[in-house]
Amino acid sequence: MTTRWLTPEEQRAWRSYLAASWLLEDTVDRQLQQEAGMPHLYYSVLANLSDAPDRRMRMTDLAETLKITRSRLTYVVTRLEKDGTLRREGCPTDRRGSMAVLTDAGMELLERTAPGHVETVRAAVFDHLTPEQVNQLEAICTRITDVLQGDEESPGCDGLPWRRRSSAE
Amino acid sequence: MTTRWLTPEEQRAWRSYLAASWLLEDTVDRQLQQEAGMPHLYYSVLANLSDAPDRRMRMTDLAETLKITRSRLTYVVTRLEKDGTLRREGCPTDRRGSMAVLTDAGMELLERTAPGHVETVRAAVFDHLTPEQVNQLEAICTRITDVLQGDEESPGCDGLPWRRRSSAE
DNA sequence: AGTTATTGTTTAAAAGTTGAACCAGGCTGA
DNA sequence: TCAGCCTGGTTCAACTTTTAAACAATAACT
Repeated sequence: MTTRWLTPEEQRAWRSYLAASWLLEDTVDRQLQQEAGMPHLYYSVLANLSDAPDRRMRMTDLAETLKITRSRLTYVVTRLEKDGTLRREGCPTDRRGSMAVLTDAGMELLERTAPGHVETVRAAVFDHLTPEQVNQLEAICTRITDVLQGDEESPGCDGLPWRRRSSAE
Repeated sequence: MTTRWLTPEEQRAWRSYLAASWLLEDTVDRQLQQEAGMPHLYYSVLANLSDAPDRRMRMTDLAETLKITRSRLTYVVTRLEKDGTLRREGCPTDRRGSMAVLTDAGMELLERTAPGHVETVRAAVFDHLTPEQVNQLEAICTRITDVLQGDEESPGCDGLPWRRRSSAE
């Protein structure tokens, strides 16, 4: 079968997307590094904890929502623990498990830096989009996320074989 | 001034965006690593060269379009040169400069791997979006890119002070 | 000529990433 | 119950990437 190349519109969209996403990630990373002393991923760990019930999460769940390996998460959490923004606690119901718990210091850091972070995101993105565009963006990104997570079971689809193999294979 | 938090719509959009962009970058990286033996950034260097007139570009221009530091680009190009996919040539008009030139091997690699890459992008993104959504995506991302690049000179704007200082300061 | 700015590389240190190995605790079934 | 397998999480060592500062060469301006 011959390759189905991207149409000119698709090409433009893809290029725009790449430029925007790299630039944006860079901007956010830089701002958080500046004001919170940590890159985006680390901040996201704390942010996720602050949303979770009781401000705590199982390592595996955290890794899953952040879409990173457990190994990588261990590395990140170790540093955050050293920083004092979170601590580990054993899991009461499963003695193998451990939970990452946001400390008061971590919560304070979030409260202190969230405004700047939000302001960055606003200045970079939302202040320049119409309400319709905000909704469009959400619809598009949700679709992509669903596809990549395999919440997609259309039988005709070949699947994305290069996705991280979960355990089989 | 009190913080202008994100509206619920904006929050949803932002979260969707983050999930999609991380997942997508991961997917593309993994696929290219698999089939082209290099991560996305490296591939982009080659792709940019292949589009450029005479398949060559100044290092600084390349760094600029890829939005990375020259230092980082040097590292990347050194590896690609070792791989044989590109070579360096001195710049005729500016004896300080050097140009990255795509080799035949590099071109072959692109031709060999482009179909798989396109297929990945299609399967992850474009096969699931309507033509309107494709245009919406482009409009949104172009807007963001323009803003972050400062093609934006509205005088009332505070600017984004954490952008990489180009040379002043 | 004498600054000053750019271009691109080098270097050393720090940071991040990976995958395999590993331990401990759960789970299942004879 | 206990052997065998699965899971959660960490450790380790190798490797890759990233950063920032310093540098050499050349351009450009005054």
